[in-house]
Amino acid sequence: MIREELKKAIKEAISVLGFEIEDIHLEHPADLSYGDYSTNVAMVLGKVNSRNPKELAQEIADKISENKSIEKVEVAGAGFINFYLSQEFFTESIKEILKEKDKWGSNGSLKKQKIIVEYTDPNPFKEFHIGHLMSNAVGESISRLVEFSGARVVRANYQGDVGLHVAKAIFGKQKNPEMAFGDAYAYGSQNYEDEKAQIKEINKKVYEKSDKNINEIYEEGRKTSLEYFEIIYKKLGTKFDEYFFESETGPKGYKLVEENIGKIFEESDGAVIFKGEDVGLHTRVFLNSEGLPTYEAKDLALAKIKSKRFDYDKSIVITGNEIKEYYKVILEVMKQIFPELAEKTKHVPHGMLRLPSGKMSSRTGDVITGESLIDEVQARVFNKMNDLSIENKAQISEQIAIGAIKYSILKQSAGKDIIFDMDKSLSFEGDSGPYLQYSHTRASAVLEKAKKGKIKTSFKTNLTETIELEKLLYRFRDVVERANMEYEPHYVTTYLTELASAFNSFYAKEKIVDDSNTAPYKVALTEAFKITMKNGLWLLGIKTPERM
RNA sequence: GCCCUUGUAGUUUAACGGAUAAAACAACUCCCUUCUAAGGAGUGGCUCUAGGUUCGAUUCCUGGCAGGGGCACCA
Repeated sequence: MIREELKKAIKEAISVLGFEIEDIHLEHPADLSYGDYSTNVAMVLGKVNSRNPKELAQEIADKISENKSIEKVEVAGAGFINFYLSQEFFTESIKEILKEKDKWGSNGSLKKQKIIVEYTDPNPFKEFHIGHLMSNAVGESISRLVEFSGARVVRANYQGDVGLHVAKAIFGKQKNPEMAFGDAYAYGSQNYEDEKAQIKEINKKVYEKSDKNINEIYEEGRKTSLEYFEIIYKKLGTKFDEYFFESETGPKGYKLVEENIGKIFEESDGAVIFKGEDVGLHTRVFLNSEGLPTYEAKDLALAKIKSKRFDYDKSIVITGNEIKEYYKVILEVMKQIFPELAEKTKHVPHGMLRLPSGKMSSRTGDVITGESLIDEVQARVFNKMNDLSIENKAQISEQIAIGAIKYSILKQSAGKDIIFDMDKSLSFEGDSGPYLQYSHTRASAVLEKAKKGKIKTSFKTNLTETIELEKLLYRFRDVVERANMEYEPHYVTTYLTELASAFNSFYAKEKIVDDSNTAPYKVALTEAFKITMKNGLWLLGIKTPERM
């Protein structure tokens, strides 16, 4: 790999000069005119050894011999050493991309590891809202990044099929049998203060399964919700391997807490709590005063159940960041009860999807459901497609709609909130999912034409200069690795947008398929672009239609 | 009140302590007889504030201001 090669060369040059450095920082300069890779080692070394960084940089650069991959090494700015890669290197990369195809960009950094990723986590009886869409987009992409890095992934979905929200929904349904469960939940929530006793009674009966009427409503609601969720997962392109339910984690959690009363938990006001304040965290209730396990107890049990079933090397849990402080408490308790699991657990919080009017709340019924958003966007896409004679319009418009939505979620760093505005947040132009999909279909059309014209690909360039597209393609591997390590899909999004822009410039400037002698190489470039874009979009969970 | 988090063009966002802070949208100009104009080329415009650390700070630290989240029986 070129990155390692360069690091090695730098290290050698430094050691010839009698210096040593632990970590060699190597980056892609923001501006291509500064070369393909750049290092700041001379500035770091210059400081420690009180040497002029520019002079030192020059000395190091002189010791690095040029080879077939490195065209030239230059010193610039305050003491940067910039590496310019050779045309031969770029051409070799194109060749490699065409050879690796679907595997291009993957790496083995997580080889042989088993990793369980939990995400989406909607609750039966409640709406699947756009917040779940966000969790799904982030979680699916992280799953794919991890998978592309060689791990075996278990996609998990954890759902609250018992608990107070269920009782609220059942209460609402009892009062208003004609209501849908989402509305019944909102009704129950709004009347919770006045009907507390009754709703709590229902909650208890759900746990005990002691009331026939309640059981019936419960079973119907659970089934309806879960079936409905499956339709959405299918649209979104997620296939879960495992489902966990609170009805399962509840009893187990209860036991876990009970066993540790006096050791980790203590009783207080009739409830069983963990005193987080002692370690700078919030104090939280694990068993409420009615003796029922709260979400905290259930989450604790969930970790145990997951590990029993899968014996994972790592467990990634993706949730909204409103749960951040809460999860620190869970991790602290885990550390005390099963330290080895706490060690393997990684919480990845993502930002909240908020409306310009404020926070969305399913308690008040002020939500945009995932389905209505997808439908709305799809309708707009469909409209735009009107004059084109394309088959499978329904299917393609869905793929584009999902692409637009996922892109708008994955384009920024995962922790940040999105203020969601239908008109502003979802664009089909510029910086958008459809932009990437569109550039991919363009490449497809070109390749189709090349095939008809019987133009063979060639790795001999006749272009007069190295173009931006060539300089960007090989970087995909670096990007994937970084996105995977930091659990940040947005690196992929940003990169793909840059790549698509380079391809579109190329496309506008050059006629790719003609009978000139440059055509075969340009076709190879186009194919390399198509492969990279396709693999990259796959990592984002975005489909790539051949026509649009 | 305490804890966490965010503050970058008019707007939505990038920038792994480095170079002239980068894109998109919006505004204004151009470009379809061409492989898909959901495209391309161009113009103007930005680091909340006061200090500190550093050769170098949008990035790290401290204070202020402004948003958001969390803080005992919801999930």
